[in-house]
Amino acid sequence: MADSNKQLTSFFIEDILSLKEDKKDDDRTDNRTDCLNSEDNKSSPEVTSGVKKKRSRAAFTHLQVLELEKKFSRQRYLSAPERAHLASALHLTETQVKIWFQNRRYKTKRRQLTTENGKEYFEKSDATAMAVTEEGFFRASLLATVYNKSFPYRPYVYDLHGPWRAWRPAL
DNA sequence: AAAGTCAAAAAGCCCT
DNA sequence: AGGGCTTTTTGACTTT
Repeated sequence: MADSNKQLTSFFIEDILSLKEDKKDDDRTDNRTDCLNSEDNKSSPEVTSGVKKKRSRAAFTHLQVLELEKKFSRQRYLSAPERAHLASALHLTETQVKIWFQNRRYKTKRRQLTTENGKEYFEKSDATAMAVTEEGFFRASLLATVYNKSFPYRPYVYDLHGPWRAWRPAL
């Protein structure tokens, strides 16, 4: 609950990339601010003034997601301090980061299960399967995101060689 | 522009 | 307090 009034908005991609973009991200960021700030004030989602508070779903910026993914590719779990650091670096609340990692972990797991159930698609070594399902997914999806038509920003100059490589079981 | 679809953020539940 | 897992609810994107 230390994350009550955090500023979530000033994280424009344009700011970081020094690029002016069209409508989309403006809307998005506006929404996010709204929701999170107002939501955090109430302890209960409803009543408080008779009117039901609508839950809101933050839409993280591409950069935020990218950074989260980057971190996740190396660590599936974050310690409290790590989380705090990442949260403030990305201008997100710790809760958001925590939940994001939870969701992300489970997403990965489900994806894995789905793949396995669907077929012994990867009959090879676990390592290979992991490499394909996980890392491959990251790179493919992220690159797709980055280079996608719906995301006409300049490509990030992320070190696609560094962080992406190491898939540590961790723990 | 409305309807439909889908991915994902967040809430809820139980467990440790 | 945080995790896994499920469910709900939303935002964004696609299709009509």
